[in-house]
Amino acid sequence: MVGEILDSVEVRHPGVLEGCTARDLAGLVGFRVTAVERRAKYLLIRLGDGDRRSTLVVHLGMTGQLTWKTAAEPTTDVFKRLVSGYRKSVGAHGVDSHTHLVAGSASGGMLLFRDPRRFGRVLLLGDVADESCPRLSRLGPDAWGADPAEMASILVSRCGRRSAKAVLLDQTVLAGIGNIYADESCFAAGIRPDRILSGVSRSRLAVLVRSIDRVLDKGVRNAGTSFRNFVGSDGEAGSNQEDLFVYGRGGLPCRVCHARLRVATVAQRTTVWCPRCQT
DNA sequence: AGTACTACCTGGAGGC
DNA sequence: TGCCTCCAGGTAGTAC
Repeated sequence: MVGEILDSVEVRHPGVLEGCTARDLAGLVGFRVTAVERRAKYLLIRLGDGDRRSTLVVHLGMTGQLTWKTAAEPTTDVFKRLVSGYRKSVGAHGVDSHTHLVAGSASGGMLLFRDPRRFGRVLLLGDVADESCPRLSRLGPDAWGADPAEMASILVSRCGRRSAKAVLLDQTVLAGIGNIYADESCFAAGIRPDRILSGVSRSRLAVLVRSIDRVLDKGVRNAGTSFRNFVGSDGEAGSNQEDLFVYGRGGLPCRVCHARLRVATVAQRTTVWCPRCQT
C-alpha cells in the first residue's frame, strides 16, 4: 500500500480508536502512505510528506486483522481446511459487522481493520515523535533481531524475582513476545516457565536469548500462528501452528521426549511446558 | 517494584 | 437444536 493516496476513511466502530476521533481519521484523506513499519506488536503506517505528516498506529490485540486489498482483488470469505483441522482463509475477509475501519485509496485499494473481539486499538500520532506516545515509549527493545548481548544484559537487569514467563511477557523488558512465543521460547531454552529467572545461569540465559530469536524467526517465516482467526496482511492464514512444541498441546506427548505436557496458569496466562525437557 | 485482579469483547467448542 | 459454561495470540488500570 506504500504510495497509495487515501481518498476515504470510514470508522464503523469508534470504540477501537484511542486518543483520536473518527473526525481526526477522516482528516487523513489526501495523505499518501509513505511507509509501513513495525515496532514490537504495533504497526506504524506513515502518512503524508513535507509539513503534513501523520502516523496511524495499529495494535491487533487478540483477534485483530489488518488487510490490504488492491482494486483487482475481490474481498472473499472463502476458507480451506488444513490437514491439521484449522481453517485457512484465502484473501481478504469481506466487510462485515466486525470491520471497524475501512480506508479507501485513489487507485481503488482498501485497507481493512477487522477485529471480532475488539481488543485491538487504532491511534493517530499526528506530526509528533513516536516516543511521545506512551504505548510506544514504554516498550523495551524489539525481541526479534535485538543484539544478543544487549538482550542478555536486559534480562539480567530486569528479571527481578519474577518467573521466566512473566519477564518474557513484560513488554517493557523486551517487546513483541506474546503467550505463544513465550512458551515456545522457554521450551526451546529448556527452562520451566515458572522458574525464577534470577536463579538461571548466565550461560542458560544466553541459550534463552538465542531461543527467543529462533522461535520468533520461525514464526515469521511461517507467516504467523493461525489459531482461530489470525491472518496476515494478504488475508492468508499462517502455518506456524503446525510447528509448535508446547503451546496448545497440553496433555499431549512432548514432541522431543514423549513425556505428557503440563498445563498451568503462570503469570495469569495459560502456560504449557514439558516436565522432562524443561528444568 | 512486584503481584493479583478486573475490565474490555465476541465466537467457537464442548457438555447436556 | 438450544442453552449453558469455559476458553482464547493483549493491555491498561487499580488495589495491595
